[in-house]
Amino acid sequence: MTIEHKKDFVRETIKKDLKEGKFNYVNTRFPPEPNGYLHIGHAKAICLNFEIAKEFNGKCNLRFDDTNPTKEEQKYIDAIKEDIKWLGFDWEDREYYASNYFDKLYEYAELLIKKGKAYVCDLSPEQIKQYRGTLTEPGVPSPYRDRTIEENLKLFREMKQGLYSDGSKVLRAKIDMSSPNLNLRDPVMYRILKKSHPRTGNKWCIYPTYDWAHGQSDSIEGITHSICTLEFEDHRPLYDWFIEQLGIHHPRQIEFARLNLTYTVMSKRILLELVKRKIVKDWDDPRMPTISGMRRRGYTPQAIRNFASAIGVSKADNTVEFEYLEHFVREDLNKKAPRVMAVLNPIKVIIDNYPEGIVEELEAVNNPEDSSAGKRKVPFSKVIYIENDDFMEKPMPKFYRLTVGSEVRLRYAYFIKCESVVKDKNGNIVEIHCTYDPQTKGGDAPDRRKVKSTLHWVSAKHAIEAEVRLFDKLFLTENPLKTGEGKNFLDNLNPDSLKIIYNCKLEPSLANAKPFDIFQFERVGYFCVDKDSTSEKLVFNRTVTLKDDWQKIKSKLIN
RNA sequence: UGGGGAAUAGCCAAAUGGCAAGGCAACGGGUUUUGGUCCCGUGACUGGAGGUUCGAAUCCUCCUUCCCCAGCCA
Repeated sequence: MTIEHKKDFVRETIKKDLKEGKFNYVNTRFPPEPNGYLHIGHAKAICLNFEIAKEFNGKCNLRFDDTNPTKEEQKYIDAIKEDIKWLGFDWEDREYYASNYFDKLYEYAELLIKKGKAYVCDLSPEQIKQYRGTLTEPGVPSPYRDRTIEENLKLFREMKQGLYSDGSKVLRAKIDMSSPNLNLRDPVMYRILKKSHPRTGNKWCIYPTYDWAHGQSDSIEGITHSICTLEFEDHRPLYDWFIEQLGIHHPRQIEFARLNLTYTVMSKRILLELVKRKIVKDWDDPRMPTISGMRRRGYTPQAIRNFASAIGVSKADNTVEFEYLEHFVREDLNKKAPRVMAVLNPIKVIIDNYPEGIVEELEAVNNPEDSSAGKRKVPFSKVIYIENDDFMEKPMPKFYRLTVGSEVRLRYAYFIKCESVVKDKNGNIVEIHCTYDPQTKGGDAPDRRKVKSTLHWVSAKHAIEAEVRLFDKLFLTENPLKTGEGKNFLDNLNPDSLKIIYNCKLEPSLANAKPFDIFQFERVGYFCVDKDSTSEKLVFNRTVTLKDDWQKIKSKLIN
């Protein structure tokens, strides 16, 4: 069997390693820090790591990088696991934690001390910063740099025992204070943090830094390819140094460019801030670029995976258009979502020549893209609702929906012709009066006359009501982080990112819709049932609109 | 003005010295009981300047621009 590999520099590198015998198996890993929810950028990394493992007949581990108990929480661990599973990936029994390796890491640290390659430093954080030098000036060695091995060992053990206060001492690697690579200027390996850890409780009061823990964790797990983002490229010499000093398994690190999306922020820090400031309801607010937000919004795992695959992977900084993601959402939903009729902004239509008290059950196709989806009946009667936008008293050019004197088709029902409108005392249209042609039942005219458009509708008597939440971009600008002097991303928020409409009229077949069910509201968009929805009060989220040429034509006419 | 990366169409991205893939967007047209879907068509001399070569996006030289690094964050 030949495996067809996608061509990108990561896969090419792995293929080469296998061919040259650098490794004879592939083991990747996805290493999230449980300090927030996963977002679409993580999805890119998840897809990359799990799919590569699969393609090369290898494994992908899940490992939580839980080295900083001041920021990490169990609830994030739970959410991360749920999101990865939902995306469709399986780490089987390989659920690991950097904290699993705390003993081993401690042992390694003592080993480095004994080799004279690490020392306990009493400098304050501010002093360490000063001694480090700058981008253009070399650093200055710490006065504690030449402590004896015995003293270092004693001090480090005392740190572990809790004899010193937070911040008073650290363990540092002894590398090169004048290295042009700042990461090699005696980086901190351990800090004192008298803080309980979600997994190790109060066992430790010293915690390894990411730079110290990460590479060794990969090594311990026998990872062959440590795929990470570009900003770690200049940490690689440090990771190599640790591994070489320790003489342990040496994974190959491959760096790729992280995903940026227009109109969205991908920083967990800022996402947390949006949650804390209650700008969004929570991490799973459908406007959030989080995986859980997208799930709640109605995006499918397949759409996200197709997107991740389509954007590819490279080392060039990139900002993908948000519309590209939406394209894959529509593409997947077009195949899967049952069609229904729902009127978001209803206006009443009375069919004057239709008999009072009669109800017809008309046949409607559930999904023209999927014949196995079958058909259903939709009730029709004298009074119906249509979309407010589908009527114009003074039609603009190219408007070929309903207007006084025009004839349109009601989907699956009849041709109707508008005769007149009734207005209230403020001049607002409250009723549209039409006549129908009984010959056109089902939507075709026996005389083959054509009609310029087809409208969706809901029988007034049979309509069920729902709340519908219309989401729009959270930010107004393509790069929300790019702001003028004295401003920040909050100034770029879209005040209209959520519009709620309450009296939408839905066809009765929707009465039993359950949370996360997805539908296409014909001619409007894709919608899914929100988790707030109950049988008494249905709540829908707009996942994404349908592509809308009429909007384009309209905006061109206006400009 | 230290170190590490990156430059191919509006966006993403192929190409591995041999006539510059593909997707999205945009634009034009066809089909259509969703102004949806679907189908057809339209766009590049590869950041710049030199050089090597029969031949360069690919190799060499110089230049320009952008991104990352001075946490006891990851």
